[in-house]
Amino acid sequence: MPTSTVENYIKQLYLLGQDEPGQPVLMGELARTMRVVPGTATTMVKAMARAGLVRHTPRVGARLTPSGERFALQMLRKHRLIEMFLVQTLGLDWSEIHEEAELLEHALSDRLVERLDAFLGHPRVDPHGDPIPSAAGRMPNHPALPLADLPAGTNTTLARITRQDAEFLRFLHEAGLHPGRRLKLTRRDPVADLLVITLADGREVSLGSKAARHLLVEQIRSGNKKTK
Amino acid sequence: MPTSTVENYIKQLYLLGQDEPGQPVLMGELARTMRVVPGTATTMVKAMARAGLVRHTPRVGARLTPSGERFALQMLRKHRLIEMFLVQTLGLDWSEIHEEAELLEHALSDRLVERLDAFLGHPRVDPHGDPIPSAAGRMPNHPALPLADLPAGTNTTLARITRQDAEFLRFLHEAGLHPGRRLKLTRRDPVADLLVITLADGREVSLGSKAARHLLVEQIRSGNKKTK
DNA sequence: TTGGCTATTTTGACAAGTCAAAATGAAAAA
DNA sequence: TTTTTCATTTTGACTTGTCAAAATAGCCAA
Repeated sequence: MPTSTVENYIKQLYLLGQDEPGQPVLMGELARTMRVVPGTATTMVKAMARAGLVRHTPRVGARLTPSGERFALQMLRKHRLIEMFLVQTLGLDWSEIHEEAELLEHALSDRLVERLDAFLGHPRVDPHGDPIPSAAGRMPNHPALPLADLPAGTNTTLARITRQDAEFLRFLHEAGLHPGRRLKLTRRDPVADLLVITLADGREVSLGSKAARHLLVEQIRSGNKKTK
Repeated sequence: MPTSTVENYIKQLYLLGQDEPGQPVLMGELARTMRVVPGTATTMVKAMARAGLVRHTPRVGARLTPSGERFALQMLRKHRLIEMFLVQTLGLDWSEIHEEAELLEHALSDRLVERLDAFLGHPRVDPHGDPIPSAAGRMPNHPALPLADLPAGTNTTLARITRQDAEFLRFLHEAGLHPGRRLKLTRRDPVADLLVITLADGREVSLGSKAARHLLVEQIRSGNKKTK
């Protein structure tokens, strides 16, 4: 069984691999997100390759093997169910649960995840809107679009936030932006690189497009066009 | 902050120290319960002494310092609240929760323990009947007597089980013996070293005195004597 | 007082993860 | 083609927790 350090590398490798599907993950990237020096990332990846969790092409990058991927999904399942528990059951603020879940996920046995899942009523997404992999190890696909790609005037529902850092989440929390929230993209200003959204209660929030890229909204309903 | 290995040593030192209050804990004992060779226990205790957690008298034994003791109580608080959660909330069998709690206790932040405590309704004892230290670090004292010390004919309530091993707990579970259970000590046979108890539903259970020493009962009510 | 027994401590070695700093390779620039 | 640059890999060292096995210290008995 992998140590909890290895578990973290696996998870990170999976997450980074999602950014550009098909592309190997660079050692530099991995080292940065794991907050270690590049040499350490190389060493760990080589060890993990020996254990059959990744395939490593020297000077190119690494990809999870199928067994590594199964493992990653199991970790993500634990992580996200724990986040759900922290928010729903213990009533923590959803912008400050990531670190706690990060610790707990390594201590949660397989038996306990399933109990927790049942207790929570088999949720499909976590408090950030991230999908929860199934016990069988499948990642559900809830199609969602970056807010940044929508035309001005669109009414939609915030579905998912794809950035976990506490600072960003605190900002969203204070702005009242959480998954499930109805909102309207009222204005886009390409020159100023600005998006303005309006909430149901009339509050306005302005965002740069880089930030807006991390807010995903539901695809289904389009704007308020009444034409066919 | 101590590593989780050190946390385990501290907790064990506290528990062993309770057995004979005042006496230093022997390295041999510590090594046995931590399942390491004696040399490892010595090494760890010396490191912990450097960190101010224990006082170590070479070739005699070790005692927790006040700060070590505070730490131990905090660990015990986490452990016991987690056990409570596993039984009460996730519905696990109380005879198989110890190992899970053993893992989780190191991953539960101070902030989360208090949330968990509130969620559980500030329980005073865990599922084994062990008292839960307060957030301030005080160990409540629920006086209880070993079943083994009672005279035959006593009616009483099972309050606490002071052995954590799964095998013993499974036996009790199957016999229907859990904290809160009313029972009567129907017979004592000193020659055969046997105690027989009868449950409210008529079930009978026989125990050796060594096992009965780990069953504590409430002190208050004495037998069925009607005399003054 | 001298052995001898037994628990404890020391010593040397090892695995996991990490860093600092030097070596290397591949691609871009000259 | 030769340099230069920059990411990656190697190397050597360090920390934590562990074991095996040798050294040591008390204490009890002869």
